[in-house]
Amino acid sequence: VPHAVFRQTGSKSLMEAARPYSRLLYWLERSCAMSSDDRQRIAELPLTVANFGSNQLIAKHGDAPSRCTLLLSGFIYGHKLVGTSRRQITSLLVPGDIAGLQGLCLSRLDHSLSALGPTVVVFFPHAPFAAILDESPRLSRAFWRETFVEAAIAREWIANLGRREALARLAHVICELAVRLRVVDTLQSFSLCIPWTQTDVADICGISGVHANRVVQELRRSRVLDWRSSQICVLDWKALCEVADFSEDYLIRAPQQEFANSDA
Amino acid sequence: VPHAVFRQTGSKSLMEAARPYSRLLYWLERSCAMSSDDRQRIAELPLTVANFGSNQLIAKHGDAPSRCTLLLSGFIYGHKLVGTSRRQITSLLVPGDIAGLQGLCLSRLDHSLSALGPTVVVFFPHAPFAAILDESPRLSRAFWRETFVEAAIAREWIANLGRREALARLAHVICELAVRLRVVDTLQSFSLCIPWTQTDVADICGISGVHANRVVQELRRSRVLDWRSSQICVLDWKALCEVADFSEDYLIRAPQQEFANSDA
DNA sequence: CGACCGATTGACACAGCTCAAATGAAGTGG
DNA sequence: CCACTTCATTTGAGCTGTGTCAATCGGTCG
Repeated sequence: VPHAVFRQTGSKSLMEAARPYSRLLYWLERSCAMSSDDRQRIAELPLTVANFGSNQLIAKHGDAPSRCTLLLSGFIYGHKLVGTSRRQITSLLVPGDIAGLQGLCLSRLDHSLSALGPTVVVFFPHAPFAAILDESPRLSRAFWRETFVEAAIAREWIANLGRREALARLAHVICELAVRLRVVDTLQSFSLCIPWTQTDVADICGISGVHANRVVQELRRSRVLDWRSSQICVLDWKALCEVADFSEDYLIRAPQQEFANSDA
Repeated sequence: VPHAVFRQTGSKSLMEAARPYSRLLYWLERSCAMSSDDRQRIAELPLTVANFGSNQLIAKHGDAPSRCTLLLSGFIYGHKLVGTSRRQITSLLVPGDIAGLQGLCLSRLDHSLSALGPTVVVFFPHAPFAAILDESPRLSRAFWRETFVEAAIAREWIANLGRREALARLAHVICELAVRLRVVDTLQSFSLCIPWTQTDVADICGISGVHANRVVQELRRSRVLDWRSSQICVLDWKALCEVADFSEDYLIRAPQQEFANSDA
């Protein structure tokens, strides 16, 4: 990954300031071939680092946010309220994911975003970012692709909620997270740390809190994984995938090649 | 293989040929302020009209399609197979919707697309279309926005499947379609025609076919609507929305204005 | 220590599933 | 014009996954 020029806009510590830029650039280098011009422009985006605590609201349904959010560490969940009080979690963001691109194209947010546990994010304002995208079809395409990946995940969630029973649903969510967090091991076992409660799990899987507990226990009992709330140790990846009916196809980001090397 | 394919170059068959272009242009005019340049380029896209019959496969999971699909009439449904044989419908397209934009950015399709009933579509190839988008930030943004609308719908489906019971789920799907098809009346009652079977309905709502039937009967019994398979007459829109816990917020396409008038 | 929150348990109710069979509508071929 | 097939709808019966309610337990923190 080539290096880039970092310019800091109104930030103090070098360490703190460099990290968000490099993360964003890393993301982009991975996603598309940037020109040095692109790199320069991105580096000039004014970034704002922010921390959020558990269940803190980051953006609310109905808002018209003026900035995008790059998740540096922790997790963000998207959620909607159904009826008067039933929460459904509609998406999970892992470090490196970007939220709020929607705001570039639509005026109002259709769902809320909150921090699952303590998180660190970087905000960057829509206006200059939109200008950059308008100048660079490559970058534009890279972010658009991100939207499609998110959509593919949403579709899998639909299938998960519609056609799998609770045990498989939860297993599937864990499989997905393991792959998205890149912690899947060639060995059968590995662990991941997700700061959620069983109530959160319930709202992801579309089940009740009580039943979430039963399902967690079933997964423990069958020795597929070890679960201590936020610390999850997958004991048998193969078996977990089996239970989940999981295939990682839908998470593959392979870009369409035909046009990748030919912009105007 | 489509029932009938006929390719048009320029202005061949008048009646038939004029329609797809005007539909695509109509869509675009509604979506963004096009330059006459944009308009000209779009008009030069080679279009292919095709017909599909009920449940005919249009694109398959794993394919790498090289063209986009504008739905002229009829309905298309996106679906995934869960386990060995359980189908879940993950999306519905109504006339005017575009499928396969995904292929501009990702190499492989994560879901399949089929015709719900008899449909007429227009295919247009990715390559020249991508070139047009790269030249026009406005157009690019308009289609990106479409992706976000689709994503918002997917999120609502997630909430629908996760947190509503069967009766409300089906009611919600009908409300959504009524709004997307723009057939909602200022009066309380109106009708819409959707060529689906109760099995299709079941696979949309994530329930069994038998239960779909019971739910349909319940909606009939409570005089909220009249259901004759494909002909659905909404007798009491207000009551239907009530049952469905429906709000059309998530379908609103209002574009972000700030950048709409300022490309490079 | 008390308050609170999350995890856990048990009892019971119910939504929705499966299996199986009957009915109805539409099309096909003799 | 009538058997025959096929497919969608409908119905009933019993079973199971999941929800609800309510209580308990265990940790954490002020």
